[in-house]
Amino acid sequence: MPNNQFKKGELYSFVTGKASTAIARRLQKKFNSAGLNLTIEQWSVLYHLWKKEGISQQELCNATFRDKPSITRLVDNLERLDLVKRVASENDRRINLIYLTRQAQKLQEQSMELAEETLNEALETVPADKVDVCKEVLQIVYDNLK
Amino acid sequence: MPNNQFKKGELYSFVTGKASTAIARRLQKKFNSAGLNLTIEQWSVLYHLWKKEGISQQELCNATFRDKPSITRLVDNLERLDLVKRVASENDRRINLIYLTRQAQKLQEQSMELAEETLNEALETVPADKVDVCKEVLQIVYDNLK
DNA sequence: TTTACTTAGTTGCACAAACAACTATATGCC
DNA sequence: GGCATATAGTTGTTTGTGCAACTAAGTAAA
Repeated sequence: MPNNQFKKGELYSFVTGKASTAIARRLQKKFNSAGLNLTIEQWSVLYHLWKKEGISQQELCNATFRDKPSITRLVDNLERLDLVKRVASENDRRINLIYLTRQAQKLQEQSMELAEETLNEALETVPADKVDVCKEVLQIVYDNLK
Repeated sequence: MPNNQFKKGELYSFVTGKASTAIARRLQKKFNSAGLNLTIEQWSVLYHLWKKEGISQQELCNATFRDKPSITRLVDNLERLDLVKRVASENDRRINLIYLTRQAQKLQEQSMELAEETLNEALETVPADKVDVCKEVLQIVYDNLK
């Protein structure tokens, strides 16, 4: 009976991701208060583009763990907000390379600060070594299921 | 600098809840394969009703960490699937008490087994004491932000 | 080079979430 | 009793997700 230490109440939280839901909601509120007209999902796409832009939608799918239609629509909305641009690849005309606009570049610093602030609030009073264990477990869970 | 052990890449996973997304997706696939015509969100409502039925929609909001419109529509859909029934409270006519149908009672055992199975797959190779730490940290995060 | 297959992206549909605005009922205070 | 306020639930709108079906473009093999 491997790892069957889940009494009923605990099972629920794991499946529904109450903790990450709470984090995302708190961060969304911070975005709204700061006047950033940006959803968490849109931010998560920009997040990867800030690390490396000019990647394809398929690469964004892999990076953000979303399917292709989800990325199509997130890029649609980001394009409407004038935060990214689709540029057809010259080598392979099936591919859209996604680039940041200047406006999106300006959002990076502020939004990342709010994200770090949110995590600090979330992890207040949690000792660093326990945070490390938690990160490690969540990574394994992801690797086991992806 | 409290808990600022978040390098960029790790920040992302925490905010987006990649692990819990992976768990929910895996469980949804198991539901589908088993012919259970049920979303994870619907299951999460039934989950609380299996523990105690005849509670109000507001109590379901608190239990499932959702807002009132979300619960209204989940109950709408569960009612359409003939899994729950709204019964007006006699004491307070604003309140709907939610009861399970016989059909919903029959779903409990099978779906809970699939949920436990999913968690066992997720936590395969993770030592029990690390799982405990992880659960503890996620609970604190939730309490810090809710 | 024509046919089959694969890959990148889009569209349609059903379901869900968050917010604001709304209705109906209950409660508390004068 | 009558008015203000609070609570329970619903509805409308925008955004996002997952699946299936689709188009366009590239690849490989006969």
